[in-house]
Amino acid sequence: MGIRVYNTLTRRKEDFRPIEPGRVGIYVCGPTVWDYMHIGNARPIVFFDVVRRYLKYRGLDVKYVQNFTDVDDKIINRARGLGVDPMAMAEGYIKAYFEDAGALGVAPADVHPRASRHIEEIIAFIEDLIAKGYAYEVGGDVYFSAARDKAYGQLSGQSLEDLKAGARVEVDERKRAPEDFVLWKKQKPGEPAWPSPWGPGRPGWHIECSAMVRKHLGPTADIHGGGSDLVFPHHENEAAQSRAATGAPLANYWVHNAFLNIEGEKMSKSLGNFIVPREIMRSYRPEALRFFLLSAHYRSPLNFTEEQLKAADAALERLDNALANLKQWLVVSQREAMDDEERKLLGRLTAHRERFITAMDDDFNTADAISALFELTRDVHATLGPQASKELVKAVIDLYHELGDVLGLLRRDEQASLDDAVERLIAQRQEARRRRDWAESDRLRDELAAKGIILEDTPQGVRRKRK
RNA sequence: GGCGACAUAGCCAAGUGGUAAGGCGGAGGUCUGCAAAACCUUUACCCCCGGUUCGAAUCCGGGUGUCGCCUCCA
Repeated sequence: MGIRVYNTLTRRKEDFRPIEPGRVGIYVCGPTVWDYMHIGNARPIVFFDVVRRYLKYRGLDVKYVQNFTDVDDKIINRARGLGVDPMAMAEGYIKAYFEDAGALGVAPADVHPRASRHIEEIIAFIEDLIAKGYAYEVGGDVYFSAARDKAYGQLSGQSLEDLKAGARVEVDERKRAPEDFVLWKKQKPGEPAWPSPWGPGRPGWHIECSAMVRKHLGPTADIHGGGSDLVFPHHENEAAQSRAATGAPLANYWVHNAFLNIEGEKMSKSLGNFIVPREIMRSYRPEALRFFLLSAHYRSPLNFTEEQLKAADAALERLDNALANLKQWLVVSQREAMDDEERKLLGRLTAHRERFITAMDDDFNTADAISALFELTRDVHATLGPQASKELVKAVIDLYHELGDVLGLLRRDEQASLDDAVERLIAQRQEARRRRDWAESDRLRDELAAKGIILEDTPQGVRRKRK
């Protein structure tokens, strides 16, 4: 059994076979940098980060590309409203993106191409399309003839006729057909622009991805991902362009995540119900948000509520506690080598790992994979204690880290060293406890709690953790 | 109107033919100076109606309901 991936194109789970054995090229549509990322944006960012981690974990050599759309109507309009330079504003939000993504445990992609830095490739791509008869220029704009592409509509499962029937598109007189879409936009006054064979202008939205995939991954990416709202028109159009230009499919596997809603409603600026991770992370650990985002399968809609975020935080804490317990046992244990009973658990560790892998192999079922971590946790607590052998405890800790790393959870940031004042309070409390002065002991514990330090008394000594 | 999802406990969520994983929350218990952590026990007529099958949460048909996309959108 290998990895299986649901392919939007075929609407089926398929065996995952990279073009080149052992190597995978992934392209994910990244943010249009016109504002801070909201938690809806965070879902694909976190999910595809896990896809990447998992494929690496399974021994594949992954090249992960995620673009920034930094030339776009929304950016230009916003910047104009604020009276700032659009490119500078985009730059600022790219910086903010890395802060937010980093906090969520998302590693930078191998390449983060930007539209503004691929103008040359984009122009070449458009020229190619014109030369092949798929695109036409009208007064400084260039359009793609959708009808020229026989497979147009394949990805979104809609025929050109269907699309026309439901069309709510404003008719643009310059287009030859309503379903045509723009590849190059003629400059309007005050807009950023680059010289081109058709005069100054800027790339349309869809073309950048086609050009970047070709440049960074070759004609065909193994996986092309993004939110399900991108299926049409964005990915449909990308696919059409690339087919036309290269004769090859843009991607073999199209992977789309479902939406994240807030309190049962779609998030949108007009409803005013969008939430930004940096706001959430003021009151919750970033890891709790990450856990929440992975707690449902990526193709299921996910409803964000504070209650669920709390539940995610509590669930994650259980895993954290398990790890903390293990680390403490490792310190206090007097025994190195495993006994026979422990060897049985060691065998079960393999089963737990396999359960995790089976879940992830099946179309990246993170929810099921997480449950494997909880089953591991229960097994460990039921079997081991402070008297466990160091050898086994180490093996268990390693497994937590191994599987946690795949999900980007259970990060091993060791406890920040506490300052002297805190250490003194802890020592004072220990002294009070020795005197059986419970009032003073509890007072000191409350005082520390107020500073965000939680103490737990265990038979092996006091343990501290940060709230 | 066209295309497509989804409906499993108080909440969330796996499970695609052999009579229901996991988490949060709740209840009871063990341990502990108290607390915490941990452990044990407990908490499901799988939206409705038909059909296929020895057997259906799972497949098929029909309802009902919720949602997404149909050229800004992760």
